[in-house]
Amino acid sequence: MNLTHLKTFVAVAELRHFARAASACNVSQPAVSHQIAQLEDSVGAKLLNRAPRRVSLTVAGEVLLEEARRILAAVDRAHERMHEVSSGAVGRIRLGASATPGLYLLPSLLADYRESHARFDLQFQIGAVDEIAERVIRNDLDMAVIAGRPPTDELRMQTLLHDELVAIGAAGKARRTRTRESQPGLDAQCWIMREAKSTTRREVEAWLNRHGIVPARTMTFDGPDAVKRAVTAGLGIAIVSKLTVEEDLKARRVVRLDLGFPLPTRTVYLLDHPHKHHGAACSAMLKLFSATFPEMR
Amino acid sequence: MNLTHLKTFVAVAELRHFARAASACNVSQPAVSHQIAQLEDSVGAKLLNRAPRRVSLTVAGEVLLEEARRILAAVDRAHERMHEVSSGAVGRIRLGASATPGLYLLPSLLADYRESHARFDLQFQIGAVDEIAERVIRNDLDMAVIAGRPPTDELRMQTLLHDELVAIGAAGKARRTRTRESQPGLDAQCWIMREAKSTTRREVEAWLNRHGIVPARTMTFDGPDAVKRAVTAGLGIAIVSKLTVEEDLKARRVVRLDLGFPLPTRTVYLLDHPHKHHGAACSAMLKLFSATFPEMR
DNA sequence: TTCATCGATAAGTAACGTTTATCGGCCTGA
DNA sequence: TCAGGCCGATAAACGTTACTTATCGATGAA
Repeated sequence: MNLTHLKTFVAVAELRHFARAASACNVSQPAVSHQIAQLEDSVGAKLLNRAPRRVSLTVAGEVLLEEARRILAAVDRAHERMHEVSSGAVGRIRLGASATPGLYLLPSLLADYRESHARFDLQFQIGAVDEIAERVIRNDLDMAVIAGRPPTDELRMQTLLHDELVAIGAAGKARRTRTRESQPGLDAQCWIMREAKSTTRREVEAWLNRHGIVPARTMTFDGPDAVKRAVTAGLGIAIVSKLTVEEDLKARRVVRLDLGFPLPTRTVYLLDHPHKHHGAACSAMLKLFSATFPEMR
Repeated sequence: MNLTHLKTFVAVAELRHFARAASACNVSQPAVSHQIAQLEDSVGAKLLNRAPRRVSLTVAGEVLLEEARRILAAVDRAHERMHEVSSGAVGRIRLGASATPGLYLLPSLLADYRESHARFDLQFQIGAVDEIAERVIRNDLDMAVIAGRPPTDELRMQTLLHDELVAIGAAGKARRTRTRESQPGLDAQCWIMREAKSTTRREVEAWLNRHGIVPARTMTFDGPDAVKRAVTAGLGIAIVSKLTVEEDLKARRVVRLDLGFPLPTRTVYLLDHPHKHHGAACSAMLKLFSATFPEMR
């Protein structure tokens, strides 16, 4: 039993006429006879009574007609949905991000996207870099934005922008602003750090290590917002992404510190799967990224 | 797009592996590649991401997987139902009858049938002979039982039994029983007749005509029951099928009259369509008829 | 680097569906 | 009553389709 059999059968059942069904299906009459004969063989029952000048349905034929209509309707529906998908009328994008770009870079961009592509289903998720990259590899996510190099080379990386790290302290201790901290002073600070899996934390630790700074005290907070709050509250100093504190520096909620050594910069990458065929929703997102970030070219 | 495409695609999507899908479908791996390529062409979208060592679904693929499962489930369901029908696990019979056999011959037989074939849908309908025969021709009915020859030769006729007509009168006028009525006496009777389209009525009219009896008064009643009630109430005499009055004669509700001329007999036929393929339910009914009526052989 | 895995590709072959031509049955109308 | 037309079945030839085996190229693992 295949779809041609069913289409032919439905035509014959509705027209009650082999030859007319044949022209309706754009085939010759013997082809219809053959199709019906095959179908009857495959279901093991006569479907049609061939009385002279009168074709009628057997019980089996009526049952099969009902089912055939159901099947063909399901096929039509499938074609319709595929057309919607391939024409870009509907779509879905599952975007991931690490905390810094997810909280400070993407929200406004996603708002633009949602506005101009309301018909697409937009899913967004923030997570640790490793987890996000793994999900892109497994195709649980379509693409992801992360700060710093991902832990894998399986994915395509496109540069979105370059991000600086900056040192910040509480606004109340403004006297230190623009003042070089001596290294013992840096050791003595309480360093506010991101959670263990954070890229920022790894970069900060590498920097501290590189300059022989051994913090006397550290405190760990989950996410850039929590780090900022801790700094604002005077709990210590921190090295954070400039992206996360531009507003706060302007508003003088925190002040920038000059630690005496240059702080690293890092790259914000867009990750996606090199072998993946992007649908309309993903292509639109790529286009938006490329329009927003000249670096991406 | 055909069912093979969909089955192959579902196998690949579930196993996420072309070669394993191939062996699951009992075909070679290139056949699977080919099927998927064709399917992607026919829906106009890539369905699978072929990353090295990792096959995953595109958005279009996920949509189609959903639809393909729906379609294949509908096909399975169709096969199941067809199997039920052709194995005789389910069935349907639409039986028609004219008034006399429908009211006096079939009810007990249908009770037997329903008891031994509860799984079959039994539909029964009483109507005028012309209408019933037409419905059998159009395959609105599977078969029918009628008294007397049908108005068409398009249908197969099988003899069930021979039925006598008998003349009856009200029980109170018992003196007439077994007494030859003179012909003027017959003319003078009020004749209770069946409705115009009744076979019985036509036979009675032919008989009256043949013997030169011209009823002075006639009354028409719809159906054999109404005729009997009219006779019982003393409204007149009637010629009716013996089938309809056997009980009433025994119970002395009516008496049999001897009108001096032999009354005709007629045959009760089973009608069905000569080109029709009977399902299990109809075959069972034919078997029951043939067991019940030795005439049918 | 070498080997194994995996999907794509090529070429040959087998199977299938469709076509034209024709048959046989049946109904219709002169 | 017979000729003509309608209708579905059948036969043979043809073209297409879908499968097979063999092989390639790319990729990852040992």
